[in-house]
Amino acid sequence: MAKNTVKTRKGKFPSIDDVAGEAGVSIATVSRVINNIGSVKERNKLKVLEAVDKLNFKPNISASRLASNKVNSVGLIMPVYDDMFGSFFFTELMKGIRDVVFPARRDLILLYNVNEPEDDFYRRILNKTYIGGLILELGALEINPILGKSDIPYVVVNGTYDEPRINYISVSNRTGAHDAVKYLIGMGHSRIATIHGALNIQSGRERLEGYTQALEESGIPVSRDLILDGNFFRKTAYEKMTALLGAKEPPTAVFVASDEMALGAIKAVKDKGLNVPGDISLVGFDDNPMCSELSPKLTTVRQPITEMGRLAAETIIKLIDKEEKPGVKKTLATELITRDSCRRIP
Amino acid sequence: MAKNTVKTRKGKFPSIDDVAGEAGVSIATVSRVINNIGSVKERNKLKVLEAVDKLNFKPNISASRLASNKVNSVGLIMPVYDDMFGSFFFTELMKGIRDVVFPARRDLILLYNVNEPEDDFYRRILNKTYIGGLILELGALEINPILGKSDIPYVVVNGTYDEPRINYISVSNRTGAHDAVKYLIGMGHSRIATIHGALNIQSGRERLEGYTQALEESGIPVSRDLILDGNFFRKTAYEKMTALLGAKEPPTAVFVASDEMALGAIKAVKDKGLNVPGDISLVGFDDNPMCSELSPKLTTVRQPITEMGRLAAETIIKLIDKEEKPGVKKTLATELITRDSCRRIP
DNA sequence: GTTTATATTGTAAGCGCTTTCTTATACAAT
DNA sequence: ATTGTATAAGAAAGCGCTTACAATATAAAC
Repeated sequence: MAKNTVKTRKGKFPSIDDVAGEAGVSIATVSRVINNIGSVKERNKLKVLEAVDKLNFKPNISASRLASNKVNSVGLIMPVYDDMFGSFFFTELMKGIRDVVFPARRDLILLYNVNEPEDDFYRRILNKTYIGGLILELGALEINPILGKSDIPYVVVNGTYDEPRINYISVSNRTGAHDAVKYLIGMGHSRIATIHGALNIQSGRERLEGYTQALEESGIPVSRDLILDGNFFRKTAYEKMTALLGAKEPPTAVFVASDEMALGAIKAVKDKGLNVPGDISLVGFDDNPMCSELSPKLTTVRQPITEMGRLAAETIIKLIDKEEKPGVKKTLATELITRDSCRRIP
Repeated sequence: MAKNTVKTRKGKFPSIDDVAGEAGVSIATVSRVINNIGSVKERNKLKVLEAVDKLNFKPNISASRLASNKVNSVGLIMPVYDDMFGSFFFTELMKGIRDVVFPARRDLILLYNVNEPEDDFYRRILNKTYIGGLILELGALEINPILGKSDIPYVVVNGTYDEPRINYISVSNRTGAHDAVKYLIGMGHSRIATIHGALNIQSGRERLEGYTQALEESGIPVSRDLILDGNFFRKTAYEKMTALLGAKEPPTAVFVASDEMALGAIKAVKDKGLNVPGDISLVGFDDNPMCSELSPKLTTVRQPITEMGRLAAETIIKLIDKEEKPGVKKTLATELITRDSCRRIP
């Protein structure tokens, strides 16, 4: 144990030994104070805290992890998005995550899979002894089975799963789409088309379901001709919309499954010399900030991405700390934001 | 040392001992093979590699760090941006960083300062024994002096510094702005205004300098009335532009120091019943993807954000590995992207 | 004042790895 | 053969922390 002096080993940070020496207690006591576990007399606790302060001691996390075999860092796995929505979604999600993770003094480790076979990637991640739990955004990917073989908890964002032990935080895509279409119906529309998202992505499927469900509920026949096969890309939406407008009996309204696609759709309308909402009403999905910059301002379904990030972070931390049992399943409500891209039909 | 068997301690990952047992060598040899240092006979190297493979061994990084006192993770510090440009800049930068960091098998640790006094934040970061180097994006902040007291290398992104040991990767804001204004001059404009960015941010100052410099070079007097005090916010740009258009002698062109602000400026023009580029020509800065969605499409100065991220990552890794000496200073070229928001004056 | 239960400390054994120091082996030069 | 010089491998000492476990001090109960 170090002598009772401020001097520490040359060129190094002070260690728990130095603090123990300074405070005149054992390193075990110091550890107890730092981690706030076990019982330590008030007097000693103060002495330790003073010593910590005086030496500006910070525990060596590698040592702590090695000794305790516990970790609390949060890993974040996301697909490599390169489009505009991706960057919007990513930053919004990050806002929520960071506002929980950093105040809780956890580390956030970004884990992108850049060109590595998926299995290898997951094996490598899971063997990182310093990751306590994972937040996953999968996009079109499935949950890799390797995840299940590990003890490391994970929570999936933006997807729902039936398996009882899987944790997820999602958004009511179906209800959101349903509300959007119901709104159009309420405005007097009955010939309502949809440009749906990629159907290999859950949100894409669910938004399409919401669309059909809303029509069926209102007794409006679902027409194949009005269901356009989109993939969340603006370009595709532009093409589909152009085709749709050239059809013999174009719709009076379109529910577009993402704002990114709505951008393409609006452009298609304008390029045809037509007008939104005069000739055609449009509802998007996401509430990308650019929507309120468009003219007309886009009516859209807001999804609480930041809130989803926040909840995902809170959940994974509780799971890491074993304060919550696996099987956390939450679906957040969307909200229809009505702006200027829809008109009432007499 | 473990017996020569596949069995490992219950519920744990295999350790270097297990590999040594399996391969019939000492743990020192295993360590040498894993880290590819020292000399090991080919035969033994193979045996170790086989054992590693068979047991699916992954080294415990905490233990490795504790023992070696070396780290290779990259920390990324960014201010908390909440606006649209922030999210664009952040994701673009991240693309570059991730494409270097992950293939190099480093970890990327996100370090946001959420409500912590700056000094405390940096002290905490620097004491994290598992961070080898930092990439910093400072926005309006200065380099915290605490950084200099540590041995941990760092590279600043999006800012330039004279001090010889500071590493940075930046962008030629001055030249970019200069080119933009020269372009306007070349189109026949001489009454050219600017809405500049926040002057407590380096890029804001430099772009303003580029503007004045270009005018001076062309013998056009710099008029106080044509320099409008912006702050990178769209709203401010809208107000300044509105005021400018109401002036007795409005300019024929405006260099707006960011696309985000250009959005506000365009709106101001439209709201006045005027037209871009008919009544007023506009050049932005950044090449935010939304610029090509606007009508008219915005002429702007593209800055290579992704490239900056890539270089920053490459630099910090070399600095961590001591393959490069401190004092790396790079400034990347911008590029004028001419689109439809400027008209030629006869 | 004992005895017993409880709160408080300290001791010491690791956690899984790196690395120095020794020792053993191999090969070339004499 | 003998010596010298690399090379190759192992033993063992930590790295800085956590955490049984043992030891001691204190408080409560009789």
